[in-house]
Amino acid sequence: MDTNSPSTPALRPPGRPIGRPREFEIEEALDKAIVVFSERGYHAASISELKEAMGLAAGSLYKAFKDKKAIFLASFDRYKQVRNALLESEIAKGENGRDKIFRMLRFYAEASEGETGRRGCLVVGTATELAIADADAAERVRLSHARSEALIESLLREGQADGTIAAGVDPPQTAKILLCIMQGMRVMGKTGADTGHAFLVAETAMKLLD
Amino acid sequence: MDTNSPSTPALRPPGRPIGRPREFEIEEALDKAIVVFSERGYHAASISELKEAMGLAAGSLYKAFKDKKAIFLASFDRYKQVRNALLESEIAKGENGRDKIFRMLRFYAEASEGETGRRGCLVVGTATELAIADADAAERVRLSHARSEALIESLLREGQADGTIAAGVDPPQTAKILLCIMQGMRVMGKTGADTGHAFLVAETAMKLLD
DNA sequence: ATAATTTGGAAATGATCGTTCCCAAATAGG
DNA sequence: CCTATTTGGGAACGATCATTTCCAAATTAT
Repeated sequence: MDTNSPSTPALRPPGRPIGRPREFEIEEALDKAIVVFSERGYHAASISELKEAMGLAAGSLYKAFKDKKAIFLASFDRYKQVRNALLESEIAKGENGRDKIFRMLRFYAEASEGETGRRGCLVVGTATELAIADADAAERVRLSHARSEALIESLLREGQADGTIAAGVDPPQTAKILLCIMQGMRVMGKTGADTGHAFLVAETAMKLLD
Repeated sequence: MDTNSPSTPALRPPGRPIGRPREFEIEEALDKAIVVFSERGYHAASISELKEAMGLAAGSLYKAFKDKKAIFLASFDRYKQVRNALLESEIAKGENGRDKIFRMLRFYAEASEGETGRRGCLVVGTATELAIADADAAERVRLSHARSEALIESLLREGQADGTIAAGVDPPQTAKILLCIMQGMRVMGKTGADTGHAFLVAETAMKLLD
């Protein structure tokens, strides 16, 4: 006997919200916005450009997001989520601490080459363009850097524990310079002259683990 | 006997140009513009802001410079000139190749700390904000990077020649990563949390010379 | 069915942007 | 002294910006 008959349909899922349903996926739209913000930066990315890239009218945009800054912050958060997921799955393939560090460096090197390199990193772009003027943006950049630094540090300790990284290496200090190198690769990638440049940097950086 | 008497005054200095003389020093005005462009970036720096910072009216600005982009490029060139002069005089104090490399790293570390760190580097800002959209800006960034890389490489060779840098160090490869570190320091400096951070990075980087 | 609510889409809005124009002031040449 | 030229300064201009408004369409709830 089915007690939840048509008499109590209000307790079904959270149910579909009332009103006309949204005709686009927010995350798909944000993925398009990420490209625009990465290539053009925050200020040069106009609502017109975002509209066209995201395939939305102004009305729809402003019903989904409070204002331009909200679109940007949502794009930033989505960017971090996607990139972090990719990075973590790459690191997970590593066999030991040293290998994991190398995979992380290679991950950034690959992103710094070719078209994605020219497109740029949203974190680096936000740091340089918005950190000084917008507290919310600055806080997101700080959090991103802090988490990366903590991740690197833990991988360094893992490497020291499994014997693949020299005991003399100072994890906090080395984590700082490795993060610095990854950010630097993204800057160099914006005008990336020669291909393979970033991979050479990644390999050379491994010297810091000896 | 003075043949260039008042009869041929046209051969005196290049002489003062005709018309009302300019009442401000272009280089002083550019120094103010550099601060605005560094802090705000190209697009967020409005002509109104530049006018106020440079102490000029719109008319005067546009008589001295073709357009906003020309103000920016002149600021960039001035920035490079001033910073390069400071860097070279710092490097000149070095006693050997290794010491010169360390002084260069310290020079970037100092610029990455505190208020100048938060203000940011005009080269890094130009790379991230303009390189993809403006060929002139991109070319200047590429030239700046190429010259820095060449300078570092020559210092590395100097250090190998005087015995302060290990012979096993690969100058081109190590120059690339050191430049990468310097650019990265400037990115980290934008949200610079803890002071001294950049100096620790500079010291750790010296490990790459062993 | 009807009301309530939310979205899609395009037109309208006010602000600000970069740039030009205009006139008075300052200089050089004749 | 007069003309030509250049700058200083501010008003004026058209374009574009981010945002709002308005109406038809789509959905849920009653």
